[in-house]
Amino acid sequence: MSGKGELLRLVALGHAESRAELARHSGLAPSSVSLRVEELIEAGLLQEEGSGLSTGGRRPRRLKLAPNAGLLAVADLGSHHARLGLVDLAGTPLAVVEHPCDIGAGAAATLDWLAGRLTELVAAGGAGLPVRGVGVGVPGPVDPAGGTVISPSRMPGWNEYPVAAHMARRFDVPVLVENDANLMAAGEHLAWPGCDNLMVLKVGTGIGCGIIAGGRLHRGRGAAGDISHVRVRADRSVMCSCGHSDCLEAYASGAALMAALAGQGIEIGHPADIAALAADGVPQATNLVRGAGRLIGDVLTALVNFFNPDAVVIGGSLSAAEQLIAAVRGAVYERCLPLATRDLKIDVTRAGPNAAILGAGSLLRDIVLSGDWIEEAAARP
Amino acid sequence: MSGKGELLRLVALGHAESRAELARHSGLAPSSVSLRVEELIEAGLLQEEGSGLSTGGRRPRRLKLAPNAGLLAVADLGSHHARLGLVDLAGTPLAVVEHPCDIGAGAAATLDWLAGRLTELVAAGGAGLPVRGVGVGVPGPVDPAGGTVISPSRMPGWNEYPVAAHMARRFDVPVLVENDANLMAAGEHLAWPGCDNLMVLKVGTGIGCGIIAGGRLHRGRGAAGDISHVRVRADRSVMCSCGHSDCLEAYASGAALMAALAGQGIEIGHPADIAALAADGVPQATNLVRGAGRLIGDVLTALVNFFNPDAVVIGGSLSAAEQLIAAVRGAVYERCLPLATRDLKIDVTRAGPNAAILGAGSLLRDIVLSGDWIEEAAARP
DNA sequence: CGGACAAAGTTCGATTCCGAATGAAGTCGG
DNA sequence: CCGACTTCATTCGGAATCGAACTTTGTCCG
Repeated sequence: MSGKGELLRLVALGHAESRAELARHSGLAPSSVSLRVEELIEAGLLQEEGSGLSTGGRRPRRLKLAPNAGLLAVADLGSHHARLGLVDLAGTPLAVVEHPCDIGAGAAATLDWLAGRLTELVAAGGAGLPVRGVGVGVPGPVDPAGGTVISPSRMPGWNEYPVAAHMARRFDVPVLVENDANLMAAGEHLAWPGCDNLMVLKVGTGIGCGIIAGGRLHRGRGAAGDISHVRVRADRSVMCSCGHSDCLEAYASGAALMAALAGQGIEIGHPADIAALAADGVPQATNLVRGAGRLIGDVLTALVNFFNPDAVVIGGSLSAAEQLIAAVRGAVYERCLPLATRDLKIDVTRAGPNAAILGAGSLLRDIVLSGDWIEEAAARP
Repeated sequence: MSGKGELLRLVALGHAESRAELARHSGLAPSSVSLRVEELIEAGLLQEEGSGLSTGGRRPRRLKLAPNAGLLAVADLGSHHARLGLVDLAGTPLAVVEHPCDIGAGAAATLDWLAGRLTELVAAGGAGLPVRGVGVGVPGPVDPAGGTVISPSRMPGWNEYPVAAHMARRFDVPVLVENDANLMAAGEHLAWPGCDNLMVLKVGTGIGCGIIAGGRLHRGRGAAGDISHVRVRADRSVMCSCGHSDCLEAYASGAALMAALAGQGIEIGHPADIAALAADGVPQATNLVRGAGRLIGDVLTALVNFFNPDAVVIGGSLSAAEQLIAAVRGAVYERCLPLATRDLKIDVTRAGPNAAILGAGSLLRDIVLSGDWIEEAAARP
């Protein structure tokens, strides 16, 4: 009856590779596992692949997800770029492409465009496999219940737009809509085994933060992880677009650093260039980057004491600047409680630029594999 | 076979009062529920109590936990007081007493003393019922795995002491050891239905914070919720016992306010007296309390943006000072993002002084009702 | 090389669990 | 006051699940 999705999930997550492991991790009897695995193989969702290594007895017959079980189509929308990916149910990216994309064109237009690109991608790299789910990351707060964007400062014309419903109309599969930093956090979570409490910072044009608490994404009321409008100690006073003064974002975001560099006669086109300049040892850049790291670190001290994570992970285009990481480390280690920094890891992204794609795949898989199409598929010949 | 604990839990939590409701909430078939409820009644753990109100059909036969199912003995240790409670498996406190208690006497001596008082309490108010679990709250960080206290600044001689093991030796039942603010958070969580993301502040001699994230207690690596050593913006510089300057605790804790009052010639014995003075309109007290609230609120702004809770709950002896609550509200509502403060509640404790007792009962119940003594008890005549 | 041992997977009888049908108890409207 | 309708709880046959014993396939060691 039920429970087949759970077995698929265990295999997909890499938690089990044999019937015996499935039995151990799922709590089901070995006999039941055998039966259900048989059905899943019949249905073409699982597949046997040789045998594993013996641990003193008979070798396990390794199981893996059948490649034709289906795919997930996911996208990470940025302010000016969109990164699209095709992911299999195991979470492995099959194809990733990047397009320029103007999110300011409005929700409906952008989503229609996105649906078109995703369809192309599936046609090109999907090998005719069925799409089981669609995921969209957006650079703004998301109402987790309705799949709508709420009060997005970077996304004019998107407020309250039913993103999930729009995409569901185009694809007729489960749709995940999530904040981009949250997707990134979910992606990093995969890369930090054993770390079930994470803070994942995205330092690019803006500053975002995704939170993993107790192994699960923490959404709060939908806006959790906003650290860009925390007040910082500054010697001068700068207004932020949010209406308050001295927000972190106004000093330490890529946008702020670009403006500061421009004030010193250095014009660049993208926040990533700042990291490049800093790597080249351009004094103005290293100085700014170090200052930004210091400010971010100061803000983090309070949050680290409060949240007590296993690791603080820093991604986004500015994470390539070593001086920034070093400055964050310095501030946190100096000012936090020893109990909070003991064993605390502060490091740059492990999942890399695909973090959000991987995270979307991971979250979407949990949705898709708990759906009831599995039972139906297993019932058919 | 299994699942009886789950049924008991649903009844104990008040989520189900009839067999039909149990079936709905547990996902089991009505027939299975009937059988198992029968066994639980046989075993004396459940009990029928008249019938409930009809909703258009046959009246449900109301179920409740049998009074003789057992009790939980819990204690909340403070620096100078210990509050002990007897709680039934439904979470209702049957008896609460307070003793003076010097935690500085050392772990073993204090715990032996505590075990004695708990035994007395059970003998006096326990009606001969079996104790199913013991819970202890301590004013310091707790390693959730081992049930040991770690690096407790207020508890000399307790470092690494195996509190859980000590109490288990005395009572031979499951033992819960937890930080006092965490217990308080668990207690408040019961009083804030629908709020699964809570920050619960305890403002007394010190400042602590318990966190409910996604409906569960967030422990982090064991030290989560420490907000007392966040740096605040101050016009002067004060050293804190932690070795840094300008910690929140050094300005806004009951201890700091008492010291400040003493400096103005007002000697009091307990932080609760500050709230009393403030209620009386003593200018020095109201001024200090308002300043403390402002500082706490400033610290909270960052945390509220980050964590995005449903509610911020303020307890502890200083929560009786209305000026403090008002100042916290003012700071948070003024400086936080609208998205974070929209629908955010900032209020004083609903669970009152027994919050920690109730919380300990709640957490302990989950442990006790997942134990296997239930199956054994149901197997016996 | 052969036998003791270990682990993976399967078979099969016994048990548990589900679910539709049934009975029980009660509300509502005419 | 009676019949249609709701909801709660139980009965009972059939299906799913378990678990112990067993087979298969391997390692390890004398």
